[in-house]
Amino acid sequence: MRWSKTFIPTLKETPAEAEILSHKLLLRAGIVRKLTGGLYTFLPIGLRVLKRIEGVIREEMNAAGGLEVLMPALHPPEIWQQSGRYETARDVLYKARDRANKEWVLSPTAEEVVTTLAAGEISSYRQMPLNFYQISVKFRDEIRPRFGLMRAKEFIMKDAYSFDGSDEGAMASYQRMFNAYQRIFNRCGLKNFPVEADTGVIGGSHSHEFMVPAETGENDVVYCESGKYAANIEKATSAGPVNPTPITETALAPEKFPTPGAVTIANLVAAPYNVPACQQIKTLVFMVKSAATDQTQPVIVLVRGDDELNEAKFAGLIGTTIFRPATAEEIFSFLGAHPGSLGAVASTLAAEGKKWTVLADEALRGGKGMVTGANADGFHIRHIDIPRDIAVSQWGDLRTVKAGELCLATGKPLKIQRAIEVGHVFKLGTKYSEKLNARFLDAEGKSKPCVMGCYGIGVTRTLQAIIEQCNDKDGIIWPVAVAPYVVCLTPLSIAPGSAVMETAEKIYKELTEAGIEVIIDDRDERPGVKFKDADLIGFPIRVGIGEKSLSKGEVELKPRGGTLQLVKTEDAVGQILAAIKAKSA
RNA sequence: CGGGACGUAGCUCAGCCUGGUAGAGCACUUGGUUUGGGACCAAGACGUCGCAGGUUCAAAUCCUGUCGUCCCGACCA
Repeated sequence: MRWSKTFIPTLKETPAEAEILSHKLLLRAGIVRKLTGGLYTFLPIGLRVLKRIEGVIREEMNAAGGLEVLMPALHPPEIWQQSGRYETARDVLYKARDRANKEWVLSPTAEEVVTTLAAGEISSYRQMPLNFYQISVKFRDEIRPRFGLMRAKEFIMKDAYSFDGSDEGAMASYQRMFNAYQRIFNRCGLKNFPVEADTGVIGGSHSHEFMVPAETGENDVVYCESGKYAANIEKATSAGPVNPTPITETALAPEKFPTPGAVTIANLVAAPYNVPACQQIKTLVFMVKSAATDQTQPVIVLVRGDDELNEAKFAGLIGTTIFRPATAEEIFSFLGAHPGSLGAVASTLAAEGKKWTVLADEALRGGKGMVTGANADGFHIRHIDIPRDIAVSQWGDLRTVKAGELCLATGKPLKIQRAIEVGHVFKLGTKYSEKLNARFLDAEGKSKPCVMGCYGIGVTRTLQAIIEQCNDKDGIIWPVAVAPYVVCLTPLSIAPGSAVMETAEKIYKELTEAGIEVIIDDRDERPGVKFKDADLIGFPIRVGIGEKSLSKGEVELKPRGGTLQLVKTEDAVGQILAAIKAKSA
């Protein structure tokens, strides 16, 4: 490609819209331009990178037995109603209406469509395993698009779906995808690691997210330095809080005491109360919609004062994601007190004359001498003996792990790292196949639902994650595998027929014939401009051809981020190919 | 959805507080000089100051509303 014939609008200054480095570089290097919040146009350079990432994904997916298909982006809402996600995923669904005023759903993912396909096509165990995948645009009504391509309303996703006749088969399919994902992200030049992920209401232990460590990520990953444990914080467990919950027998009866104006954990930690946070019980109230009865019921959740409720774990325990925090008004009508003075002590709850569902975190088990709200504004209760005074309906792991707590596998302190989620593999089981009737006959002639798995890669997000990880002060440093062009030739004068230009053209021709993607900077620009642009865009290899070195029969080979090397003109192509090979390793 | 900040030339921003002829740098056009890490000189072109109301003799500037962008939060009492 000739630079003068393509379109690479680099920017010297950073547009005000970008906050994080990768987003700034996306714009400065002429990779994307924003149409509006969360929607971007890929310019020629950006599209080339995107296609190369897709190429890596295709190769590995095909090698792992994936079959590429292309499913509609417009879905009939009926299949979403059938799976139940018309309700549960309601918030992220974009909807459109046709001229007959019929509603359509814009695809945020395709379990419903692919399962409908399977329902019609798969009838025998002999047809499986099957793994369909596609690379296509997805739509999600994100609550807040941000960071350029990281969280957008529209993005490109590779989504794959496996169908097996047995659990063992499904696990093998899962493992094949897991392995393929490791190869894909490694080939993209990304430092990445799989972590155990929350499986939400579907349950089961088989879900991993592929994370790219980055401070700008939106996920917290809990990990053990031994490498034996890593999990999304939504799922992570530990040996428990560093400081234990008090369990000393006091034998004192619960005692209500005035705490005017004290409505936070911190208020009670402070003088004159001086109650350590680990000795307090935090009382939360949620409105939960029961799947069985369709009724919305309040649920009381207890965690230790210095702990945070983990919503994903809570959802897992109650078996639904349809819940919300109760409003202050609701809470007052239920408990007769405002947030900040709530408690689940049996005697004060009984006074309200209702039967309550009380979920409590394991860290509270056995706690004695605890303090919590009295369900009366301005009062708390002390000397609480949890086994004696609180009627817990169900215990569970509800707290969020903190850095420094001990790893259950190794006993070493856990660490927490921010990360970008670029891929997710998930064993679905039969949730969708049952609801959408994807059944087959097994070897005994028995009808069974297909056992499914789903596997996603955020392609556009991966592109930005690579930039976030591969850069220096001068710009992007593309890994060879995904670079828009692998070699940038920089003739320092472009006079037709000049030795400089002739040499550049010759190298250009030979590299192109060798199958290398080359761009030649044939713009009538000063050398500084060409160097800066090449560095900013991040071509892996730059070759400078100027009169100075050419007079000595040499050209300059400069790997991006490496050191400049003079090579004989006649050896140039061979040296460039060797440099590419070295960089690809 | 709540809070905050910001909307002035293609881009980065000043001007607004204290109302009175619309500004700079970069980019762009033309000419000249330059030519190995984002050149210099000269001349030019480019704006309904986000939009709509209001106050005023007069609004980029003050007030109200609205739209957009970005940031933080959206249970953690």
